[in-house]
Amino acid sequence: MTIPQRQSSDLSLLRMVPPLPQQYMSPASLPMIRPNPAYLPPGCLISPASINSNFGYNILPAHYFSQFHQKPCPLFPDNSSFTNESCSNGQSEMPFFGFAGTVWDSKSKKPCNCTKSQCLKLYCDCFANGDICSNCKCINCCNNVEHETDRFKAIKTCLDRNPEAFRPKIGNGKLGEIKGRHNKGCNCKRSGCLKNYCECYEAKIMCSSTCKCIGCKNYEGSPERKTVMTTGCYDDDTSSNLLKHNTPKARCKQNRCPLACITFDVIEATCACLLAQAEEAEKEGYSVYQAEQMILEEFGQCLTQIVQSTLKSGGL
DNA sequence: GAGTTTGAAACT
DNA sequence: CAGTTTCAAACTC
Repeated sequence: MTIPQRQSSDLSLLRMVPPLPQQYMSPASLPMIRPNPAYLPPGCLISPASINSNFGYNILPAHYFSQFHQKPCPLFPDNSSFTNESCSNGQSEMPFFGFAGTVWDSKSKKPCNCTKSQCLKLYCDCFANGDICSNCKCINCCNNVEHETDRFKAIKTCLDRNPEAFRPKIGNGKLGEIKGRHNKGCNCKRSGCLKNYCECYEAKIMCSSTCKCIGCKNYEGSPERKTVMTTGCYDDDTSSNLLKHNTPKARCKQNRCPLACITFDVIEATCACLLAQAEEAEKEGYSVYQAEQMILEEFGQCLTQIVQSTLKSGGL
């Protein structure tokens, strides 16, 4: 498939968006570089990457800020430095993360029972969801207003380890994510992905090619899944488990699933072809109907090429 | 409600 | 980065 060169156009639907920055570090010798808030993922805000420095930023889920600040604070003070005055409401010694005593909506949250993590690790659902503990049964909890410093450090540690740590696990429409799909994929081995141990199953979605699970039964057309959906129970007969190698990827190949050959590159190339057709139609001044026809024909050709190239490579 | 199983997160 | 340990939720009895 040849990818046509994009021409300038005012077609706005298929505009490419710049990659989303996750963390910005600027060396002391360089001028401060501000992340452009316009490129942030939806619902995310920017914070300084270090408590005691002005250098670098982290992106945090907005709900952290909603907890920390009753009043919205400006992302960047005019002088580019993060001062207590600039953001806190006077209750915090932290430049950006002072709790504002937000009242927790206890109805929407399941209480945790953490005993050893102090609710400051991702083991804790409250912490992982960006919530403070309230009405929980946890022991030695530090995920609260009284321990805001520890909490901030814990958040930063998590973000240092994984900048995506507080992103929703299920794709929510971010560029490159697929809605209703676990972004990281599960790693289940014994549950058949049909128990709540499985993050995919718990989220009521099917496992995908990103999962590394073994013996997966959480896929479209799975008889076990149908049974679970109708009866609500899953009888795991491990002795007759003939699907030890039933991973989503392997199944994809066995079932000749189109996902096996439709990679992101293929999708990108297809979109480029369709876009070129749209631009051509626009340039020639064709009607909407004619443009649609051209695009559909192009799409058909793309599909044909995908199938042919996959057949050649033995993928199907 | 105590004990077991499970898989994600954290650690080495 | 793979293997191991820790952890808390899900599950079973």
